Amino acid sequence: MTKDAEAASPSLGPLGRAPLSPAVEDYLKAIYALRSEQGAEGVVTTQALADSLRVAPASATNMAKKLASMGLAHHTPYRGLELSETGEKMALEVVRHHRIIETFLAEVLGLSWDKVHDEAERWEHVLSEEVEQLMMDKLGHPTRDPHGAPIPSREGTFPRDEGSLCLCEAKAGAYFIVVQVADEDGATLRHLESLGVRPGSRLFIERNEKVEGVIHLKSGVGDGRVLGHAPARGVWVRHEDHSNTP
Amino acid sequence: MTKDAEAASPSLGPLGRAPLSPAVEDYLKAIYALRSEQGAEGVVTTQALADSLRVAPASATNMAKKLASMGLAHHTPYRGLELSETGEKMALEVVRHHRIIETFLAEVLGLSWDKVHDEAERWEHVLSEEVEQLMMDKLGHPTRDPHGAPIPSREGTFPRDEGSLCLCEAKAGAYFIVVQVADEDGATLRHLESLGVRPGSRLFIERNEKVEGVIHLKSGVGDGRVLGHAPARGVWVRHEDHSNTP
DNA sequence: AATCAAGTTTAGCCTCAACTAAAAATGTTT
DNA sequence: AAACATTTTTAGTTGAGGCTAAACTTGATT
Ligand SMILES: [Mn+2]
Ligand SMILES: [Mn+2]
Ligand SMILES: [Mn+2]
Ligand SMILES: [Mn+2]
Repeated sequence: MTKDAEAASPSLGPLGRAPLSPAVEDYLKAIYALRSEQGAEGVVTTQALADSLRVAPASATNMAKKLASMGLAHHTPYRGLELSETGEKMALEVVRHHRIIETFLAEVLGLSWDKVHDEAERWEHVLSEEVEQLMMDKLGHPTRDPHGAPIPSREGTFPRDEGSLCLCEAKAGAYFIVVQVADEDGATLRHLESLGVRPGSRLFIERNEKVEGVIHLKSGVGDGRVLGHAPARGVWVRHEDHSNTP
Repeated sequence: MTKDAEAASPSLGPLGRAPLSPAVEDYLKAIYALRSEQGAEGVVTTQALADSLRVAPASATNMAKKLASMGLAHHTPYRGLELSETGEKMALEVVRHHRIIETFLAEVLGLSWDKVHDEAERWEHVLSEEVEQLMMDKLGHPTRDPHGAPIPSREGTFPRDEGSLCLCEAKAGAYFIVVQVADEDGATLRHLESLGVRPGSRLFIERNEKVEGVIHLKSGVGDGRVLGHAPARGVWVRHEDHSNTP
């Protein structure tokens, strides 16, 4: 006889797990993103979660307990929380959805890169696995979204950007290639675009003094331009001659 | 001085109206559909609504009062409810979303016509007006969805199918063109497809006796086939020589 | 060791959209 | 006119996911 866990509830997903609510999915994604930002070290505090999701700290604590009870995260009271193995798997599934949708909106529908994030933020919760697959086929299985973020495989693996650093820390007098750009703020994206800063762009850093809070750079577009450290914090670059230049 | 109702809340939609919840949108759509089914006459009962949405009657009554309080419907207790002018406008907007999404899923992504409905049922609540427009552009502004249902214009107008009748009432010995097929039940759609019954199909009715509960018909596909009255109830046809045959 | 600020959790409340069970209205049949 | 079955509404509950205000931990500072 076979395990018939599938027959237990009529509303189980295609893989036997109950579908997660949009709120749960957003929390998982946020935990995953915050841990990544911190360089994969340590746990995520409820405070950081609350800030990230623009929610009261108490709400984050509530959800932390819920995630723990669902086996999606480990919660040490007053310390923080960390995704469980299945929690990370689910988080990556949401991230995958999000990035495939962003790419699809940009490539197939021509939606500008500063608008795809907000739309994907909602679509990610309603996309079936089958349509996800169809989107991927249509797109030719890209590995990065319009902001340069890697699209996790269905198994949850994706290339780490090893040698990348924040644009704010790029030393002057050298060329850098833009790897990835933070996608949450549309206004910043529109500004970066006007400066010619997008994934793949080649930048020459003319000047970058921390005290000035400003980076002087040259891209293909126009002549020298100036960018504040705040928006630069969302831009990751790598040294031009790190490996692949064909 | 001008009405500054817009400044009242930060979370108003692009047109000054607050966004409707998925539940409200589904109720509006159901009311609209039920009234259409009845031939545009009379009001919709809470019972019919409850059946249609698979919800307890009390839930439908609750929502009826809510819709009335929002000015989207008129509710006469113990009698039924009817969409207001703005309610109908909003209902048509949801229907437009739904049918554009269905068409997009079928045409652009190649999702089969028996699966597009369920997916669209969820997407319709998260689609922005801008992306709706981009989908329409990509599709070349079709007027019907994959099941033959007309796509309302942004203004809420669409062609009425005047001379159409239910396949169950098609008289034997004549040719009919399939106009539209009910899209809710995937299994029925798959069966109809195997019979060659889809919008635009030309059918010859060989025999149709009510007592038998069965229709004998011929389509382009295979030779004579038989269809029960139950699935036939979801198929609308028109006489072949009613106007346009090029 | 005691105090204090910052961060976290608890307690209690709210809205939405569902539910069940009981009460009320309606329309039909005697 | 009265009784009855059906439909609809009311009343009270539930669960998810927010909120505020108060209480509690924690780690740093006196
Ligand atoms: Mn989201
Ligand atoms: Mn992105
Ligand atoms: Mn829906
Ligand atoms: Mn349809």
